[in-house]
Parts: sequence; C-alpha cells; structure tokens
Amino acid sequence: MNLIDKNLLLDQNQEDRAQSIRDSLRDAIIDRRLGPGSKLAEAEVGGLFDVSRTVVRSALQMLAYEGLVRIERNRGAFVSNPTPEEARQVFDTRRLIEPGIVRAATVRISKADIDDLRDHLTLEDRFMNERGPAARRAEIKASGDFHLKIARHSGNAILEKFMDELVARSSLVIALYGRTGVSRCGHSEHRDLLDAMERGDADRACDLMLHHIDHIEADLDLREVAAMTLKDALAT
Amino acid sequence: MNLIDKNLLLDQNQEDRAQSIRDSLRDAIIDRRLGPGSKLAEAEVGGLFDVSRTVVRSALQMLAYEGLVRIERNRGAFVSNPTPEEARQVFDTRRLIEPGIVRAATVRISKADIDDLRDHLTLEDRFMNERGPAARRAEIKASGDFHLKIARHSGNAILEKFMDELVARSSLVIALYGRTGVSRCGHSEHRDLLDAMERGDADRACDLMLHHIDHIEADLDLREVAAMTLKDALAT
DNA sequence: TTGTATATTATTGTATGCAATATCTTCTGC
DNA sequence: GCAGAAGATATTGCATACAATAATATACAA
Repeated sequence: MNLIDKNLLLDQNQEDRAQSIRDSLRDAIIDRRLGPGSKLAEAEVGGLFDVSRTVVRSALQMLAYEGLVRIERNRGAFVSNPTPEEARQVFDTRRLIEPGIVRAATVRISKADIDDLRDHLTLEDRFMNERGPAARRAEIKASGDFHLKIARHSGNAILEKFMDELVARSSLVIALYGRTGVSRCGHSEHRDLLDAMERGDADRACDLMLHHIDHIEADLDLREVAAMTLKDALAT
Repeated sequence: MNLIDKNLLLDQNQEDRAQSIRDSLRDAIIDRRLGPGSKLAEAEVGGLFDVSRTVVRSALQMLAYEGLVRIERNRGAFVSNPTPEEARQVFDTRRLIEPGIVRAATVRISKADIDDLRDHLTLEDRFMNERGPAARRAEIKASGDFHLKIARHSGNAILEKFMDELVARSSLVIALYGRTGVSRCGHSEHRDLLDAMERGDADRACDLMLHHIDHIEADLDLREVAAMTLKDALAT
C-alpha cells in the first residue's frame, strides 16, 4: 500500500491533516490502487501517514459519509463494494442532476474557462493514446475531473459537492463493473458537449450530457449479482 | 441548552452514540432551539450527553459535512449562518432534484404508503391550527418530513441522503430568512401534490412540487445581506 | 478429520492528557 | 477614559492509554 503523497502532506503545513489524508485515500480508491473490499486499518493508515489513529479515524468517517468507505462497528473500515442496484442509483442520480449543472454552467461559463476545459480535453486525449494501467487510471481520473470542472462552473456549491460524491462513486462502480475500463467514445462526447456549451446551446448540451451518462452506464456489466458477491467474499 | 433526549440515547444501547448525538443536535438546529451562530463547545455538549469530547467531535464533524455546522480551526463549531446566496443555492438544488424524486415516487408508491402520507397531512394540519412557538416548530419539522417521506419512496438511497441534507439546510434558511415562519399555503399544496401522486399523474405532481418550492422560497426575505452580517457579528 | 470450546491476539471505541491556539482579563501608558 | 500589551484562562487538536469487541489460533472430543 504505497499511496502516500508526503509532499502534499508537508505542503499544507498543519492545515487539517485529516482532510489531506482523506484526499489521498480518495484518490487511491478512485484510482483503483485500493480496490473495493480492501480493509483500511486505522493503525496501518496512521503509520503510513505518520499520524495518530484519531486523525485517520476522522478521514475515514468523511469517506464513509460520501459512500466510498463502509464502516462496520468494531470491525473497521473497508473500501465500498457497491451493488449493481447502488450502481444504477448513482447513474440515475447523475442523469437527474448533471443536465441542470450543464445548463447553469453553459450560461455562466467564460471564454477563458472554456479554453481551460479544452486544455483538459487534450490531456484526456493524451492518456487515451498511452498504454498501460497507469495511463488507464489517469484516463478515468481525468474523465471524472471533466465533469467536476463543469460542476465547478455551475455557481452552486451544493451541487458541486453532490457531484464530487457522485463522480467518486462512479469511479468505484466503473472499477467494479466496467468492461473496457473506460468507454472509448467518452472523449469525443466530452468534446461535443463542450462545443455545445461554447455555442451557448444549453438544450443541446443537456441532451449530450444525458446520452453521455447513458453510454458510461451502458459500458458496465450490471448483471451478475451472485458472481459478484462470491468474488466479494473471496476478496476480503 | 436543554436539547437532550436521554431516552433516545439509552434506547439504542451502545449503538453508535455519535450518530444519536448528531441526530439530537440536528433536530435542535432545524427546530431552531439552537439558532444560527450558536457555539457548540465540545466539552459542553459532551457534558450534556455524558460522553467524552471524542464522540462529540465525531458528531460535529458529521454535521459540518452536511452543512448544518461550520467548524473553524482552533475556534470550534457553530451552527451555520447561511448567506442569502447559499439559501438560493439550496432552493435551486431542490428545484433540480425534487421533481425527479416525485416522479420516481409516483411510479413506485403503494396505496398503503399513500395512506401513511395522508395521515402525515392530518398531523401537519393539527400543528397548523395550534398556537405557540412549539407548534410552529413542529409544523416546520412536519413540513420537512413530508418531503423526506416522499424521497424515501423514490427507491434511490443517494437521492434520499441528498434530500436529508437539503431539507435540513432549508429549515436553517427558513429560520434565518423566513417571514411568516412557514408558508400558509404549504399544506394545501402538500395535499394537492399527494392527490396527483395517487392519480399517478407524475407530470402534474412534478409541476406542483416546483411551484411549491417556489412558494417556500418566495416566503423568504433574501435581500438584506449587510444587516445580516451585522446581526451575525453581534450574535456571537 | 472435523466440529466445538477456549485462550490468545489484534483492532476498534472511548476517555483522557498535553500542547497549541484563541479568548478574556488586567494593567500600563498616553 | 481609552488603546494596546501582557498575562491568565479556556478551548481545541492531537496523541495515547485503556476497555470492549471481534478475529484468530489452539486444544480437545467425537
């Protein structure tokens, strides 16, 4: 378990260490370096980050609140293992929320922000063309970040927080049920979406977003419940 | 500060005390027994509930995560004091989410559940006809619970959690910016909404929900920013 | 060998102690 | 009388100690 970013910890000198541990763990989870079911023992994590269990506990509780970690009393914290049903709920919720976010962002976004998003797209392209698992992880991360950046332009901090949670849960779900890792059409869809936003065509942008979410979900295999629970049992 | 529900604490024997403290505090906040800006000192709360600061801290962190409490480093936890802008974001988000919830609930809800909601409406009526601040508090609480019950029938646990947070934040906002306390037309609107759901008329139910949210927000006075920050400064 | 009971170990839940920070009080100089 | 500084007090942040619970290993009997 080599998931520490000591720089990051020393950087923000003394400013809420629990939060930075939460961020590191979160990255590790959505990057799949920590797979679903992994145990997160307080002492072990504390040792890695060189803090007491108190602060680790705080970080784990945050992750539990956003659904990335499941805490069982007297047993400890584990990376969540969402069921297919929970997976569907994640995407149902995204279908409900993201069109509204895109609509708000389309109205408010500036030219400079559009350019920033275009830069992000080229980054996604780069990862897409690279080989290897590290590139795959980076690709998934960047894909999620695209959605988060749009949410950040919605001008609504609550929606932004909700999207943080939904994107993180999505990554977990994709890690579990993804077929190809990440949908190949995803990036062109991002580009089309951004084009529509730049034109100020909110209706079109909403439509594209809905289809995009459909495509992500369609790339999952949410059937075999039984096989999954078995795998779960063995994975512990 | 007499907000303890010892029964409730003893009831659930040993099963996560932090959570039950969070619930008690949350009720106290949305009931306005703890007004915006109130300080929640760890030692004081711990004394009231007869637990150590450790577990109080955990409860406060949960409340901070759902936005009911603001934690300032080395200063402590305070009941949130949402700005008018944040208030608008709460209702914008509800307008985005609740129609989807109502639509899902309309499809899934059973006759028995409809009856349960009707019982809830008579409860709301009773509080509405009573006098005094206690009845007012109960009225606001019951009004929020109506929305939560509908969310519980959406079949989507994530949306349910989001609504928990949004309803709690709404109560806080109404406490701060409400004119008449609770909108007088609210209850007939609840009834109309439920009627539409019973008929299976999802479109109509969504429409009613949107207007209902508009009415709640219209009953607020979200203008005077300056006056509010002054009051805030004095309230400390 | 397998199943059960018991003892051992490991891990979490909670309380408490100490250091760091903020807040309040008092005092001094103007 | 008031502003500002210095000290006293209170409160939080974090680490640690101990108790409670679960997990594991061992021993024994069928």
